[in-house]
Amino acid sequence: MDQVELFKALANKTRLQILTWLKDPEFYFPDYQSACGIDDIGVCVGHIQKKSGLTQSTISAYLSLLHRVGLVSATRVGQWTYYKRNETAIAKLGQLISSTL
Amino acid sequence: MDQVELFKALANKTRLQILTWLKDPEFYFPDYQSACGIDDIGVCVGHIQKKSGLTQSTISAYLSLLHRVGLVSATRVGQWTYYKRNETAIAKLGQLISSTL
DNA sequence: TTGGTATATCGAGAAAAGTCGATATATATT
DNA sequence: AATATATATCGACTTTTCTCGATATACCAA
Repeated sequence: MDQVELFKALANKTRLQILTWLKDPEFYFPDYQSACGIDDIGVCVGHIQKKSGLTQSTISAYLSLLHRVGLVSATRVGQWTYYKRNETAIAKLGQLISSTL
Repeated sequence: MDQVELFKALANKTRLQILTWLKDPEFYFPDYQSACGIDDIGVCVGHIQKKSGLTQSTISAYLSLLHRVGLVSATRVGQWTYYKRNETAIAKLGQLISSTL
């Protein structure tokens, strides 16, 4: 876990919003539901993109970045990729900051 | 407290190091001591600059940034400015991340 | 296999951050 | 007042980040 890369990932308004939205998908994405019927698999790129107002390519890259640093997990199901918070990693980050910072 | 600005301030190797060094000045700056004789007032810009290897202007700006976002406090004594961790703010950040992130 | 939809990647331009040397300001000393 | 030291600010250049449109890839349906 590279602390600097983690903080860089968090140093962006949209990426922070995405992490907030993924905390409570049913609240933040009330109109959508997982196309594959599996619950708790996360939210697909398109829904996040529409809510963000940024372009598809930007959001795809942002999610890929959040995934690279381990803050979210990604699951491909058919043509959709579902992104979901990695609560373990996020909790560890909180501890990391509380203890080492 | 703007979260994004906070994370930006932390998204830099040197600034993270400075925060670490200020956690234990006697350990990280064994050769130096506060010129004004007051203990626990912090470490002056010059000492931090020498340890960092970067230029005076860069470190001055970094410390000013850390101060602006509230992570350190600054005390001017004569021609020196002493910077010191703001433990309250840092602890709050840990909580902020653990609770809202 | 052809076309449609979802996501990822590429290339580019604009904006921000990193970093420096030079200079300005503040303070202390003589 | 003149000089010396510590810190802050300025201007410039380089590198990184933000963001987009265009294109490529993956998958599905007919």
